[in-house]
Amino acid sequence: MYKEFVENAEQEQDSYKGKDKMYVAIDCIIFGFDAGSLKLLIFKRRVEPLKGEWSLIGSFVNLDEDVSAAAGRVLEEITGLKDVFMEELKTYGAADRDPGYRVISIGQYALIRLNEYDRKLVEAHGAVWHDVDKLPSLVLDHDQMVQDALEKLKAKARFQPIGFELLPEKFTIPQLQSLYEAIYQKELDSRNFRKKVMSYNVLIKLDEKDKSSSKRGAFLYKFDHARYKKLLQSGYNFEI
Amino acid sequence: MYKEFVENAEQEQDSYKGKDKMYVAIDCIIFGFDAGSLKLLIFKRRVEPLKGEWSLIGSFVNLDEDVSAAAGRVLEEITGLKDVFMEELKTYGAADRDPGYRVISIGQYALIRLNEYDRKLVEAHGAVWHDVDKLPSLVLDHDQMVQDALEKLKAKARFQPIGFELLPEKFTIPQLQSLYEAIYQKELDSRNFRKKVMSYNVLIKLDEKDKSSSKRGAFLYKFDHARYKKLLQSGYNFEI
DNA sequence: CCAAAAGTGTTACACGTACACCCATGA
DNA sequence: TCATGGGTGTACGTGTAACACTTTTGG
Repeated sequence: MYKEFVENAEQEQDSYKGKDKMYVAIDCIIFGFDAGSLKLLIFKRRVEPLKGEWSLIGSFVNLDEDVSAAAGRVLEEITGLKDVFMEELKTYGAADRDPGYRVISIGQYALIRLNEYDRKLVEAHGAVWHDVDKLPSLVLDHDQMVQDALEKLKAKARFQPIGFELLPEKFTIPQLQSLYEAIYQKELDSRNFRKKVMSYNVLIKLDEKDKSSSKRGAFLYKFDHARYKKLLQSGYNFEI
Repeated sequence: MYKEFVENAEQEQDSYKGKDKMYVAIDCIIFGFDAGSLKLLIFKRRVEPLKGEWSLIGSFVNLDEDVSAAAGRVLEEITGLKDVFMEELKTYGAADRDPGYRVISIGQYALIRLNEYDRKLVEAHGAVWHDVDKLPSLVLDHDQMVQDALEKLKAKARFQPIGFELLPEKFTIPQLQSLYEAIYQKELDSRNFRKKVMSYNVLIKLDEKDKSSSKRGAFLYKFDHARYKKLLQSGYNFEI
């Protein structure tokens, strides 16, 4: 029945007549983690409008493209990475948010591993990693987007093991702790932290050590995704 | 600098040239609560396309209208209520979600008090309240929207006192418990529930009783918004 | 041998959970 | 008087938070 109707209509349906079309964009809030602090990938605009201003990286959504696909496309264009943790943040839909023409933007935040992305690509786009606690101000409502993304990250990391998306595949417990300290902006007790993390049984201890930050070295671990999925089924809940 | 640029451009900026415009809609997932069960406001479409099918209530967003304002407008048109709890759920942005033309929709969920809305308005729109656990299937991706909204409600009600938005201003503890049981789909122990709720000190006990569901009657309470705000400042967290 | 980070246990307290009985009242 | 829902207290176990010392090893 719907099909018939659509076929009768030419290109756009009658019921859409008189309705307004607008641009739909996505903006990426891309987080990384290194040396004890959270980083954000931003770039300095090289063309008008707003040339020279700091901005998130975004794009318009094409007519035949899923909104999430647009976000994935931009992320890959700039970092070379596919299959990265990426999720919708929220819609920025104020009528006057873009002074040029009506554009709504869907913020998408991503967590990537700083040891995996394509440095040349990033450089080629004029993008740079910036500490989140020393950010310059960004164009339009991008500051708000970053603020919102940080809050979401803080809230979400507590109950879902998304923090691991920011660490290399192999990481040490002190690294993990330092990450959570950066996200929560709060120091944690190392004994309690280790005890709690270990209690979830989702870390695989490796035989290697990372000696980059101490003489003694710290054991490396991997996150056990399979096990985590299984545990989820049997209704357990992760909380750090 | 941005301004200059905009003024040079005519109506639409050069940098937007060749980009696609599309329709932006909002769909409202409107919850109510009564007689121990969660209700959803849906309506049967009276015009093509999809005439006769069950659907959420939505609207296109106008060019000069904030996305959230569009949601507020629709909610008021159909229920007569302003200043209701309403929040973005997420964006539904699949390229083929609407077979007519490209339309992205931003799901917005609202919680309203069933004793306050305008019954005549709702009727006039052909909308009806339906138990969420016996819903007919809805058009397009609206089933998914409802599913997502239910999950969000479940997750959010636990840490933020949004449940109260679904009850009359004055409510009894058994009513409150019954609401949480409907949200969590799980029976709760009345002694523990009462103890916990009371421990937050955000309920004001009134001198009235509600005798509608027992001979003895249950004391009525009001939620103390001011107190809740104050407590939030001093970093406490609500959890039920 | 020493500086610097990794790793380990115990105790006190708060909180969650399980559980059963009396109270008030209208019919 | 009795059926029905409202309201209360306790005991136990689990989890959280506070806290300090030993181990390892490269320089």
